[in-house]
Amino acid sequence: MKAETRKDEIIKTAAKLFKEKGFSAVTMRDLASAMGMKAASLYNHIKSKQEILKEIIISLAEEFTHGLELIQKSDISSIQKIEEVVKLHVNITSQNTFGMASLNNDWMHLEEKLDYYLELRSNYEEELRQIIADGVKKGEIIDENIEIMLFSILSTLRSLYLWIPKKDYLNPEKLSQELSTVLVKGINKKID
Amino acid sequence: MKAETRKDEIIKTAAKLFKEKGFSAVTMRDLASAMGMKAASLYNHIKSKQEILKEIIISLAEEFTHGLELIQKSDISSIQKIEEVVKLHVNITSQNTFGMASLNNDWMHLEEKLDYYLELRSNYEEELRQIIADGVKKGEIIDENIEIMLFSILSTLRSLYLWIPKKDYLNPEKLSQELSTVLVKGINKKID
DNA sequence: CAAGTAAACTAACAACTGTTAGTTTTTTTA
DNA sequence: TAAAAAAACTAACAGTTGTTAGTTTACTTG
Repeated sequence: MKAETRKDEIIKTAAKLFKEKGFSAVTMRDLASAMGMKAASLYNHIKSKQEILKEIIISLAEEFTHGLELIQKSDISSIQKIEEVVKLHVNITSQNTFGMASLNNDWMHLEEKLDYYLELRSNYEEELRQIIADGVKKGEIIDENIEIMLFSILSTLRSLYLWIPKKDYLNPEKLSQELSTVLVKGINKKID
Repeated sequence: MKAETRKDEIIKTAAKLFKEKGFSAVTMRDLASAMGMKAASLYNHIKSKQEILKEIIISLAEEFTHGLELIQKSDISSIQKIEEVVKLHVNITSQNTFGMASLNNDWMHLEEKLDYYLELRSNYEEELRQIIADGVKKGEIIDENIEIMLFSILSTLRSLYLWIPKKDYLNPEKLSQELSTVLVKGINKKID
């Protein structure tokens, strides 16, 4: 754990503002004001507004990519892999709900790093699709439309940043477990 | 069905641009250019940039509110009500994926109509919460955390605007049905 | 075809944008 | 405590923003 630099503080503050109004609507003067300084002073620590966005998004995207790689390799069932993916999202999102807002809504403003981000994202979706497809083949997962199952799970996980701040009385472990139950078993009461 | 006015065309074009870059990043000159005219000419048809956003979002929000009211009143089971809510989202979203992007991401820029929108949204969530709670009480729905079930369903439905354009080979009826299956029954294969 | 209306135009505004250059103040280090 | 480094400042820039005013062009209607 290295100490938090002034740059880190700026990025964290920026992420908070970006979540409230979106990247484009936050000015460098807004950010400076939230930091208690003048806009020009920000440039002693960061290169550009773009760079802030890049730092927020790319580090998160790589965290997801790395996390999924570990899950993919591990020797567990498909359902268990999905449960681990739920944990991955809950953990990363719990630690950085502000950054997750940018990841979800402001990625299109990345410019130079846009292609790299899109590659990470489509690889991520493809790996998760593969986990589901394997589960169907092995008979662990129902033989329904794979795209719909993928979409449903991923939509829920990607929206966590909106809900976790409102329900922070639930700790990450309990949230992961209950969310897995709902996603895997559905909501209907089985008659058995 | 009344004829489409020039104003309607502007709003539709704006919604498309807003989906790509977000409300704040789209300039009136961008919009004018997409309409094949000069920025000043837009003001023959609309009052302000704000008004465009308001027209996009409020009409959609009211459509959802009205739709849910009808479902709420109808004399069907809780699970059937949820299936109808799925249909409601699939239908509205299929007809206006661009507008749904603004509804989800740009509502915070509504200004004068912001409070009204927030009221519609919290009422909507509360009514859906009530449908789920009723289902639990009647034994149709599992006795899990209601907030998590609500969150999971609503997150999936609110993200439809991102997925429907990619999967438009699925017609709304089939999509609604398969999505209901996944949301209600989950993804795991029951051993029976 | 004349008159009225709808819809485009040009030109300009005041405010705001991200960013830079150069300078001063504060904090750390030797 | 002097020197060095970090972090703030003021002033200003060139470009962009939403919007208005006034004018011209195109279409519709009596």
